[in-house]
Amino acid sequence: MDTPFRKVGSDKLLSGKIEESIELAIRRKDYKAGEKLPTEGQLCDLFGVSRTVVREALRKLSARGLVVIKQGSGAYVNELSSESAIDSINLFLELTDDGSLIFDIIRARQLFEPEIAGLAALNRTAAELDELAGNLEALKASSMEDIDGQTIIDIRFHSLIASATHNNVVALLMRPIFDNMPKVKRSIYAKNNLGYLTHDKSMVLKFHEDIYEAIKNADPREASHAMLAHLKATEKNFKDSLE
Amino acid sequence: MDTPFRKVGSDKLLSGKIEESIELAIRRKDYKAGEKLPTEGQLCDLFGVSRTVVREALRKLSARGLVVIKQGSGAYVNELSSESAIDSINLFLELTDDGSLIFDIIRARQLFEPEIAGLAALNRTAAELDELAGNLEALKASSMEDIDGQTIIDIRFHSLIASATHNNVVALLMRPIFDNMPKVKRSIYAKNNLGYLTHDKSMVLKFHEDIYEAIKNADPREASHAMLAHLKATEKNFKDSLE
DNA sequence: AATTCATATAACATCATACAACTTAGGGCG
DNA sequence: CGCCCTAAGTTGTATGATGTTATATGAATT
Repeated sequence: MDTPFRKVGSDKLLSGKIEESIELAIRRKDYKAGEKLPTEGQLCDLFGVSRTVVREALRKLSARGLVVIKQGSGAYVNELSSESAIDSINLFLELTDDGSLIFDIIRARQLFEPEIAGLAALNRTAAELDELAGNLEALKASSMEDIDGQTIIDIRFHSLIASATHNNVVALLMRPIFDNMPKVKRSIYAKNNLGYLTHDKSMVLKFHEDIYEAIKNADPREASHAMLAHLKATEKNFKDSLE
Repeated sequence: MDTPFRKVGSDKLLSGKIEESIELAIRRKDYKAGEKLPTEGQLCDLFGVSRTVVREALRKLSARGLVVIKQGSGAYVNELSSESAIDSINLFLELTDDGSLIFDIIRARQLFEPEIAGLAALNRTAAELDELAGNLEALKASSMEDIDGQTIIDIRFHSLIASATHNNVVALLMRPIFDNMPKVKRSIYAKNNLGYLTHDKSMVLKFHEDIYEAIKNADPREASHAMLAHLKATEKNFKDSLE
């Protein structure tokens, strides 16, 4: 017989226990990024369980992005990319969207991005400034009809600024917001004609240039102001498109 | 040589394909939260694969928080909580922390929370105001030595304000920041004596009261200002603790 | 009649084995 | 030396058997 009282929260499933155990080893950096974990067979011996259990534990870890499993080779600690974490957030936002997501995104950007632009104006390096300049050129060169292409460039512009804060937390948390920009843009343009779009591209370009100039001049106040103006215009576009 | 172009997203592994297929069904809301998925056996027949494959697919989905598997009962679509998504973010932040995490958190709060407090001042309901008042009382009543308890109350205070923006995106994205507040606080208090703590509690209380008053008065400017003052003080505490 | 209890059935959990598909390393060959 | 090819190792899939847990059914009790 086993213990009469099972500690709460202690995963009773073997695969869960082993998942925890391996996760802990990774968190402790016993196995560092890129390193190979023991083979399935070795893990079976170590934990004294069947291959089924070990495989399911590894599968769970891979689903969470902690490890990658390569057939014929082995299981490796993942060079941690933020993708799986971001994906989780995006999935949650999508599944719990009660219709307010797009507007929440728009308002969240108004809250966060002006401050971000201000900090970026203070912290940006020369190299980051160059990247922003290149991004402006790319937007200029894009064709009017290529909305998706412009959106990608747009996202890149704002992501660059978030990165230029040199604050990993800020850059990471903005990702789900940026990832949803295509959805916002599609919503705005769904009911509008092409003539409107050409106007929009030049408008976006103008705002981006203003923001760029302020960041170039290391002027946080103006960067923040220009960013807010940009996002207010976006909100207006969105509201207009609702009618 | 493998094929030069593999259809993107087409997982070559069976368990991956089936995972995708079930995930898609959930995203399409073919199966809604709480509903029971087909049994392992049924899924085997539907997809024409072995139980091994089906089980591993379900394991991955459960690791990502999309389904919960109950022994003897079945697999159910998870009432989606944000927990697993937040956990992913927190794990990523922990594993990629190069030592700057705590400071990034402190600065990120300074960027975001003043604006959040301002919006909360505009959007808060009377009920939310009551909850904030109750939180202040709880902080007053807490014992000086119970740092962990105070931290929990502190987190609750700031979370309530984020929720009072009535912006789901904002509330969600702030969660990882709040979850890391204990780490920040421990770092600050690690080298300080008890006398300092008593002073700190009264200081935090004062700031919280200022913020509360501004939100109560529906004064976004003042709420934002009071919040920034609070967070600047936190930063000062942190910097002092480094010496 | 309602409740409790025991039992049967269904569903998931684990184990063991076998074979297929893939990777990698090492040896043979030109 | 470099290429190819084989062989061993590792993961992927399939299958069958058995253990554990949940649920429904119906009998027994009050």
